Amino acid sequence: MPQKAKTTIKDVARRAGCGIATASRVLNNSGPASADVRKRVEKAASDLGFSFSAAGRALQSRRSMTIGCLVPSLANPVFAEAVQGIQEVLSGTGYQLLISCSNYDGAADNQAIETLLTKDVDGLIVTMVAPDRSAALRLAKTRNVPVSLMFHDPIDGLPSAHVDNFEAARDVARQFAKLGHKRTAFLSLRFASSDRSRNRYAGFHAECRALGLCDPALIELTEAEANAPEKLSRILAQLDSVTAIFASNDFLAIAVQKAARLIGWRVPDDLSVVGFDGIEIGRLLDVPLATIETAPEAMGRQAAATLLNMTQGVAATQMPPLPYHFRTGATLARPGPKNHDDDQVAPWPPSVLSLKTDLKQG
Amino acid sequence: MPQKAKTTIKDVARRAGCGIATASRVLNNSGPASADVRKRVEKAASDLGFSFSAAGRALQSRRSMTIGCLVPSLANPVFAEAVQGIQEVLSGTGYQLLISCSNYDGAADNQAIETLLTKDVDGLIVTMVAPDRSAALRLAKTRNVPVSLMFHDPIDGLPSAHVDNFEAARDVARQFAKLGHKRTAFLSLRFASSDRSRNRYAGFHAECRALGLCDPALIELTEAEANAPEKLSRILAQLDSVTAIFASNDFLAIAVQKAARLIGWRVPDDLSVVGFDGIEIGRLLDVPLATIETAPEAMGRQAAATLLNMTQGVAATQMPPLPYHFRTGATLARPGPKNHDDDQVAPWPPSVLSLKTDLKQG
DNA sequence: GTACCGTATGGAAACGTTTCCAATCTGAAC
DNA sequence: GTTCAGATTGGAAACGTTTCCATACGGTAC
Repeated sequence: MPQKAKTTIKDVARRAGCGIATASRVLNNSGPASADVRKRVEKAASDLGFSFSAAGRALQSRRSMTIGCLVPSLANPVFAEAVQGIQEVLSGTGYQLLISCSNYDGAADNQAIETLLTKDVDGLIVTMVAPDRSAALRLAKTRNVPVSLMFHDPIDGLPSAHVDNFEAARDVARQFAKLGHKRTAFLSLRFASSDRSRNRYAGFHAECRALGLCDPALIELTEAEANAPEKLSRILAQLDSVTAIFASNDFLAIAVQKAARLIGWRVPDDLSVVGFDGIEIGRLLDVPLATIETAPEAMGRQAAATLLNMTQGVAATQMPPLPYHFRTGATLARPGPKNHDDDQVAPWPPSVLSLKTDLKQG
Repeated sequence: MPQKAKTTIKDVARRAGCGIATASRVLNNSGPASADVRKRVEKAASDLGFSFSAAGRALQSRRSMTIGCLVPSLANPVFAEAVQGIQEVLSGTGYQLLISCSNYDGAADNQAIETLLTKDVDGLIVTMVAPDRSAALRLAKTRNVPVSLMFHDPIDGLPSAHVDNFEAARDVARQFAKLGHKRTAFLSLRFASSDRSRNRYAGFHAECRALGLCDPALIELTEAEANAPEKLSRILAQLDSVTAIFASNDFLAIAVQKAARLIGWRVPDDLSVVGFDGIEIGRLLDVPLATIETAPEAMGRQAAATLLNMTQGVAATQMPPLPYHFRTGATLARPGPKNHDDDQVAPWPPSVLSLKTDLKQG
């Protein structure tokens, strides 16, 4: 135990031979002080290796200088990058980032937000399962804690840094149509807990209809199916007449390719695949992935900037959706000869789940 | 401004008609209280929607219930997963995670740790450029803030959750040798700021020597080179006689494959490629990547568990290195015919940087 | 010399907890 | 009816800041 108790501003004041108030004023540059005492205080502080106690400050100022962030998972690079973007903006502002993951669990979401609120965060940046009916989010509002969303469509007066998933997905449908695809499918993980996926499907579905394509098959995969190429290929095999698949994220798109090849389908000749997100690695692949490129880091930056404004008392302002960009790639092409005779529309095999309703946002 | 000031325990006590001390005891279950008053306090608390102020508690208890974490970047999934692992262990313990990124910058590292210390964190989990000579880390020691490392070899009495990079890299050399490779290269990003890369190279180099292979060429890439396949292929082109490349991480390994194909080399026939880390996507690729599989999430879990022990006053204990596993893949094979006549060792082209010294740790 | 003003200064209150300790109360034992 | 142990209870101090306010001081203008 070589180290005594933490040195406080009281110690500094004593050593500098002045009052606590004066020491505080000097150290914070927050009031008058003679050059003489100023020097003494500064010396004392550095001699003692003084540094402020965050707890003392937080208590007195009623600000923790801490921002809470909730994302589904950091294992998903999209969210990891977004957090990175938040960091970028926060660094240098004096705010620190408190982070929490829910693993895509709606109950954990609310629990996590409550815990964050307990920690007296000065603001929240949130991506969660159901922000529109979150009790915890309402609690934040009650407590006057500003909230800024990421990835969601703006909801309930809460500003959100997002891309327009619906519109982006329509783009994909147009690309498929342009190349002559008729039969498509939408593959998703956790459809129920991701409004992003739902909006993408809704946009894709709407535009397929508008362009006269068949309604896309909606396939929701389990975690296990997505990660086991053999299982995935068994599912693909049932989609015999489909010539183009829109995967709700890039990982899935990559897995689909592998699964397709396992059952002897060539990509893109027998099956076109388009992903979503635009993760870096997609570009570096041997067969570059066609995808909707988004900028998660920019989303993080925007969410943080918006929140910072709110903490200053500025009213919440909703920025326009962030841009996305259709990046074409070698996984996308005209349907090959195998399917050319398939103009006649056959019913889906019964095992394929197909959602006809428009699921756009709620 | 519908909301008045935050409700405090004082309000609860008043409403319950008891003293503050009693209310505190009830709410914390930390002392005796009659069933009667207990009920009243609980009702008052719930009526008022009371929740403790973290600041008040932190000040009084001298514990912030907060753990600081510094990693180079969350954009690297290895670190993101490690943080995810930390979260897993921390969740439910009452500790929250304060996180910071340095972008692989040694100065930012120290700055970030100091900021974290300023926030009165109860412990630190750190991956940084130079933990062995970090002033900020020494400061943490002075302040009696426990520190646990991730990914580094244990240093200076600081426990670290890590894999043995040196040994793992020797495995790679053995695999290459077993298949008959003679000329190899080690590709790395940020060699100077990553002791992990240095240890991997050192182990690879040592084992190549021990097995009678040529000393591996050491190629340090810039960020730009690693992300632009054309640039990378220009570099590869200079490594004409090399038949096997060990990339210091999987992303690089994937980029190398693409670059190789750009100049007409087949993988693995003309060039074998092995990565490091074992990121999930490597398995799902069309051509599955050979790599050293590690468990970043387990590293995070171990680091967090160790730290938690330390905060309880238990002396720091160094766990054995975490296991790794050589995962073979379609990117690794015997050298093809093209290089079979290459038993005669020729000098490296002058443009290729080759490090002969053993760089193992420091 | 007095009245006055602006600048430095420090005492003390307040922020929301927890906890020590003394005071009160209960009922049982005498 | 007293006395005493044990169970409850609440006042107050302490944690480290910041900030309000009053005081003290130097000088300038009369």
